[in-house]
Amino acid sequence: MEKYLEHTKVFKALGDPKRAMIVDMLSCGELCACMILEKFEMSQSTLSHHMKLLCECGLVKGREEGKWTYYSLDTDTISKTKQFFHDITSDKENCICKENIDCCEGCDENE
Amino acid sequence: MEKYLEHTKVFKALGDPKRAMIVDMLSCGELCACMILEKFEMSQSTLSHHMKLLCECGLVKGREEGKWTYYSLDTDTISKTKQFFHDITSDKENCICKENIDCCEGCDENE
DNA sequence: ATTTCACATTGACACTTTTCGATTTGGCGC
DNA sequence: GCGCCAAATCGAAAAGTGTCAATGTGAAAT
Repeated sequence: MEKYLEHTKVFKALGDPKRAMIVDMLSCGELCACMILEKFEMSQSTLSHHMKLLCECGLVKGREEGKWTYYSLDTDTISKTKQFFHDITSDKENCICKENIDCCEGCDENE
Repeated sequence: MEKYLEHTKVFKALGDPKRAMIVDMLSCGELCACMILEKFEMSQSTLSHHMKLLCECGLVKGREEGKWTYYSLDTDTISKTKQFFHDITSDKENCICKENIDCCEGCDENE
């Protein structure tokens, strides 16, 4: 359950179109906040909030340099998320569905 | 922007740990709602709501058979989502970051 | 036809999220 | 120091989400 919580934070962060666009922008390399802000109709405080969310889930790293903050993607989190997405969408031996499921009576009758 | 909206719906759906677990369960094959319900501490109406969300984003398909509803993953949506995730997290030619960005004065000064 | 069962829908509630303007913080140049 | 700029944080309003009990619906069993 803990692993689900950790990874679903990333999905939650990507669940907003603007944040997905920000990630897309960062995929080509590091950008400072002001460059990202240029691209969106969004207040500075709102962008800052989105960047915080993206950082908190591990998808994005912030690097402070003087009065600027540069953001870039965290490739480690990305590959781990890819792996998790693959895991939960493909058949496997140790799936939670194979744990201790006792089917309800209705389904038993049907089998 | 439209493509972001479409795909981020899937991420939004996966942004809830319980829904991610449901997807995980379905990855091994079709299940009826009652079997999924067995696995969670959740009311029947809440599960129904989650299943609706998963269906609406295209990740899950519902198949009605008599009084039962069987759910399964939609592999097409899954592969498209994988592709989208890959797209927005890797460098590419036609990236939005290469469109019409005029950097703010602050950044220009810094270059 | 009546009951039962699986599931969906509704209405309500608490909680979270998105967004903004205003303020604060910290670095840089004068 | 002083003001300016980039960015974070705060406070608040509006919208969205997760959850449940209660109710509705449609199929199957009696």
